[in-house]
Amino acid sequence: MRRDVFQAIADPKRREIIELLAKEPLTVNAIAENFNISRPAISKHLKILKECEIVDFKKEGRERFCFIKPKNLIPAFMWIDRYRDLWEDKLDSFEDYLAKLQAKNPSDE
Amino acid sequence: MRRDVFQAIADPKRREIIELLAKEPLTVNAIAENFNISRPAISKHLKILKECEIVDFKKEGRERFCFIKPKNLIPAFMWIDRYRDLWEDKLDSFEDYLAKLQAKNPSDE
DNA sequence: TATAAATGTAACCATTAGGTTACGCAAATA
DNA sequence: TATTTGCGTAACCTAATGGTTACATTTATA
Repeated sequence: MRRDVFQAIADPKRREIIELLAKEPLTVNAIAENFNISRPAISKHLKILKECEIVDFKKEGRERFCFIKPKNLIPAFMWIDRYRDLWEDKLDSFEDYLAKLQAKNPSDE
Repeated sequence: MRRDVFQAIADPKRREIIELLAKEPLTVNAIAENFNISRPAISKHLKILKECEIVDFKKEGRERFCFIKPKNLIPAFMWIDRYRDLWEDKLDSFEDYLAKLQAKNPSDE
């Protein structure tokens, strides 16, 4: 199974988890509260994120705090960023496009 | 099945296809020559990329030219870009990190 | 010490992914 | 006109995804 950043961010729930952890470290249950899927399902997503080295854990008593390792998102950023020139070439107005996109879809989801 | 940019770039072969098409439009066979999987497999990837609206086609005779629609990579870029601040906060030297990363892994793969 | 809380894991299921080979069909060519 | 070329698609396979429920384990608490 592929275990890289692109795999990590392929699933919308995993992206949401990343967004949550970008704000602050959270326990597994605290993460699960934000979703309507079972806690074991969250555990599975966390396991994949761990294998992709996007999150890591720190055990405190019976709790397990999850935190993000943001630098490991960089390869994905770098890959996509190579196409920035391409967009800028092809779009009449990149800025306008972004503005419209954000206006239409503020949460990017 | 999910059909969004993140799904499109989740597979390494599809990323390679995007890289090829970023340089120039290519026929299906021309794309397939770059891989060691069967042509139908390439067709499947192209179908997914089409559904994700990352590539489109233009038929010319019996050939089918594939071209990239780079602006549709923007949502992925925007999502990832939000974590740029996070990296910059957490890394001692962002520039050094990138330099090391590229030195270690020049093709980003 | 008995119990509740926080969590991982196993077993299971349906669907999708990613590949294959075999075949069909339209367009170009001999 | 017969054949090759450039594809798409169908049928099939195996493995991975993403979810579930049931249970085990460790740690805190009553």
